[in-house]
Amino acid sequence: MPPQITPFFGMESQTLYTSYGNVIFMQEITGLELSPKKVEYLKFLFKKGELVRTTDISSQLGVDPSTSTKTLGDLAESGYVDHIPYRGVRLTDVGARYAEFLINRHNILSLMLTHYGLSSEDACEEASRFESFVSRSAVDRICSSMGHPTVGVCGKIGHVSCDIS
Amino acid sequence: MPPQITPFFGMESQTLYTSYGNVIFMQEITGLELSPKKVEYLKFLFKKGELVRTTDISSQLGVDPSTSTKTLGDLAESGYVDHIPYRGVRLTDVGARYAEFLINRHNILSLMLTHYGLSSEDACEEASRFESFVSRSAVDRICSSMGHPTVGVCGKIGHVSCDIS
DNA sequence: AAATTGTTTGGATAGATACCAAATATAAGA
DNA sequence: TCTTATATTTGGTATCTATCCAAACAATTT
Repeated sequence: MPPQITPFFGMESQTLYTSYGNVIFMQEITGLELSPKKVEYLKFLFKKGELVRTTDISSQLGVDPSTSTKTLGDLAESGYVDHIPYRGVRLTDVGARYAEFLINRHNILSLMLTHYGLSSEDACEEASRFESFVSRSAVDRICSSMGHPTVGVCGKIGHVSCDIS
Repeated sequence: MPPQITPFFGMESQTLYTSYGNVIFMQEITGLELSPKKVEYLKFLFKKGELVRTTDISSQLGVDPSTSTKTLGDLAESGYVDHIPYRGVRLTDVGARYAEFLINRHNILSLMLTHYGLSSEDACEEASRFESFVSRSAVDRICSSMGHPTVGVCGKIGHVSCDIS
């Protein structure tokens, strides 16, 4: 088994540090590191806060508990969550920070869509479908171009994760 | 082997008719019927026009020829292209119409992004990443909200495929 | 302690995408 | 035409994501 990769954030919130054994890598987060479903997991976990049970997640995301166990295992391996078997999962610091970005991204993109006549519901649904493929830099630019709105149609928008302020 | 599904367009271009044996289904096209890579294939084929060789496609899309042969097989099975073995592929009528929608979608989305300060190149790249997950109805609304622009940053925008005119 | 409920593991499947090596077809050169 | 070169396809395999089911296992409740 290779040394565990453990991502963590640096002072600048758009940078992610990763340790591999005793070597440290610094990398920009692109916003494209997680698959659509994993993005859903992280957003859900953040909204719940605290220790979340497998069944909570599986029922909320409409999948079998065994599916969520597996996915949570992946997220744990990547350092986004801590998994206490038979107890539940909790976001790590990195996971929570990353989830904040994910939620902001969702909120910014859905807000953007309402500017083109989509209803809040449609905008939200639409954004959920494609958001995982929108880069952080694009989101930053959209956000800044909209004047860093603090309220979206799907919730509040924070700006800790923004490049440009 | 089940009877071949053959999609074709009706008079209203946002509707797709599908025959299965002697039964005919009418279905709205959602814009979500093709995977990202298949969208690339169709857009490329449309831009080339005429019979396109497997190697053209594979070199352009940066994949092994065997990969493009397989993907083209899928597209042929779904009725978007005609494949003449060892000769090349050509879009069917349905494929060409669908590809027009795909190209419009790309152009509308990338144009939209430039309104938020993204460069043409970035907008194009960004749109390419997420466009497959944006529904036709959303594109229609964005298009109409932008006043049905005829020129985008990635090429001309037609409106045959638009719901609202 | 036994039964119920919640969780995990193992196995299997499916779709998307990809490559390689081998077989086959077409085209070009001699 | 025969041979060689090039293009294409086939078959096999792989990875990643996502899923489910059944069985094993842990925790909780009665």
